[in-house]
Amino acid sequence: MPENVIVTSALPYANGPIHFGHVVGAYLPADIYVRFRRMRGDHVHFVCGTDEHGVAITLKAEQAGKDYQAYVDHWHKEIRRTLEELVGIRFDAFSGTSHARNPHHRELAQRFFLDLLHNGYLFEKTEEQFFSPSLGRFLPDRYVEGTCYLCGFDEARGDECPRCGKYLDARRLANPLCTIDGQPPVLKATKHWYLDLPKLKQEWVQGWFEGKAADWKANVKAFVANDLEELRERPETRDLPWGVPVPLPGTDGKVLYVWFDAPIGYLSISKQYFAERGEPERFERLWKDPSTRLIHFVGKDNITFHCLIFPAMLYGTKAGWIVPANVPANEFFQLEGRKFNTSTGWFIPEESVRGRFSTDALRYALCTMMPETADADWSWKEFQARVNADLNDNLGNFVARSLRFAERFLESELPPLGQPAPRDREILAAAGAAAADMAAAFLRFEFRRACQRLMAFSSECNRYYDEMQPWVLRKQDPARCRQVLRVCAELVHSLAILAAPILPDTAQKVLGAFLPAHDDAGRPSLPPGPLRVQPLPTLFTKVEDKVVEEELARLRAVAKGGTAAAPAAPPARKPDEKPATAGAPQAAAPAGAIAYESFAAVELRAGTVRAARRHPDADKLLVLEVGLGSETRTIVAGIAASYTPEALQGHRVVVVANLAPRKLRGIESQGMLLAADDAEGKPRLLTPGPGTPDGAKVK
RNA sequence: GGCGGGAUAGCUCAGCUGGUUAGAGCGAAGGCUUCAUAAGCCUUAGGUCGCCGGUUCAAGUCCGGCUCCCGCUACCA
Repeated sequence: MPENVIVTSALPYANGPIHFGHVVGAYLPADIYVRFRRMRGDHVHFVCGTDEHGVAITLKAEQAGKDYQAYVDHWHKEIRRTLEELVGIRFDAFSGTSHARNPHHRELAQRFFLDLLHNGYLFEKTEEQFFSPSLGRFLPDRYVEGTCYLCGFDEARGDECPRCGKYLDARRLANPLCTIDGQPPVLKATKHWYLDLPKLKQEWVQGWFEGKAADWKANVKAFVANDLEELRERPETRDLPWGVPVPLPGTDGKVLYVWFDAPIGYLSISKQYFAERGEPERFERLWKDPSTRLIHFVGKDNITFHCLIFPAMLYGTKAGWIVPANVPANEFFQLEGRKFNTSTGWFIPEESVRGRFSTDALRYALCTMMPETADADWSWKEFQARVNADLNDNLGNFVARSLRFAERFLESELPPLGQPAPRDREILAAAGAAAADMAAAFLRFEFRRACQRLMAFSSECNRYYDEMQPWVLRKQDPARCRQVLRVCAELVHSLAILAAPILPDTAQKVLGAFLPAHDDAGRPSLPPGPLRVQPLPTLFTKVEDKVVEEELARLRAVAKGGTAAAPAAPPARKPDEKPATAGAPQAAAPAGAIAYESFAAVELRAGTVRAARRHPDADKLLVLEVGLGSETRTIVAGIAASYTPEALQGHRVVVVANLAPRKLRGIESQGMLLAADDAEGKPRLLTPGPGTPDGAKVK
């Protein structure tokens, strides 16, 4: 019986490009799943769009000198284009959360807020919060430092004391300073609304999760069970100029927290979709029907949110919204063993792919590398192997040899299936078995397994062909030869159908080889009558060694800190990176130039590391004795990830010599070293040229 | 340091609730074949299942300890 299924992919944050890591985590599996479900006859509604609120976007937009809407419009377009063109993702509804793009979003998010409020799951609390007069913003606790009122540690952060490990009340810190500009903040009252997650957990979330999660992926369950332990109340509003206004009187300047409104985007985008189609009633009918299966495809970092908080919100409205049936989250995806990083160039630029490889080749390779149960990564060698050996040699070649043979030797005419021989029946049954196995794999979100099964079946087809030896039959038993090729046509058709969710374009092409034409992609077999076939242009081409070499060379250059071609794109916010809370730090940073005096105030000097040791109480820190000619400074530097103490002996460095001393994890640092991050995000020290004596001023 | 995840054939990985000779694909080697995109098919490859100990008639598969790797996070900006 057909099911109603709503499939969502995590809403990409509209402040940067998306890369293969995102694609393989949330978009490709969703798209494959959707296509598979459709072929099965289910009614699928595939929803996505851009997440367009939050502090990070306001900051980026300000830096770019654009207004917020223009900024998110740009990325909205860009992201959609990438997903659709590069990897062939076909959403039903793709919109966004900004009011201009989606007029339904604001109202629906506000309705959620009010429902939760009326049902007692949101409560307001007015608290004094640190406010920076110089920045004109409220400061999140973690951006305030002061003396711990519990242990006296003088560098306690507002949220937690690093020395005694206790959670702190920022307002009780002695001598608070803003860590952004070093100015003392003032306390100012502000009112916010908190989601009562402990209450929701006790009342419903825990029971729901524990009872219903039997068939969820193991990696997801482990993650959620852990997070369930520490569900706390969360403020769901912010003081910001960009977002969904809090729908209550006297709340000017307050908006809903981006994490609150973003997932509601799934609903509002769907609502917009149906409204624009002139069927507005279908929206609630679908989202409130208990038999609808809601499935969220997300990355590992979104698990807690989609498995606990958002379901809690849906439940808490008591409005009858369905809650997710499954959240088949993927783990992280890396590139040749390292994290994708758009700002350092450690990613795959579109030029490396566009026009070079088909979307199907990319889809297939990504699918076989999908981080379903553990972190995985993109490897160019692996990509080449998958495309060449699987798609080209195995699947593509079976299709080609079958169709070409029919054309060359059988005038493209094939008889009705008639009475298949035992071996024919066997291989035709194998197609059914493959279909069943692949369906089971898809339904369990085992996409890699589905790929493997597809190729296994393709191998079976090749084996059948070799056993039958049509090139021999052609001369000895022409009738049997035609029959065998008729079976092969059947197999080619089966391959196309089976591959369709993963390789939609290829499937389409292959189906075009059969006459009379039939476009029912879900059809399990060809019409039984006589058949005309026509050969196809080459389905796949091999990935040359040269291409792999080029790409690897490019990455090697990036790794060395070279200036390999990398579009100057702002880094995408990682999905788990919480949009900074009200009044984010970088807000202060003016976008433009500084006066020369500002630079001149910094005293930079050449120096040499005389001694180095590990910081006793921090993993990333080294404690250095740096000679500056006339004096030796103790400098604590966060470079342990890149350098061992031994390697630093005698290393030349550039030191900020007039930086106010500061205690770092208990040791006073009398200066700072200059360094630049490499492709892995690890710091690399700057070195003065030869002949510059210690103490020489850098200008 | 805290939290989480890994460690199985050269490579990428499967191995659920413990049970005959530990599997697949790729790569490699040898052979067969010529319809096909120098594609296909067959055979082979003998890996202390990270290390140590324990539970058990029986352990990659459960328990404890250890080592290494990865991600998030803290100290670093």
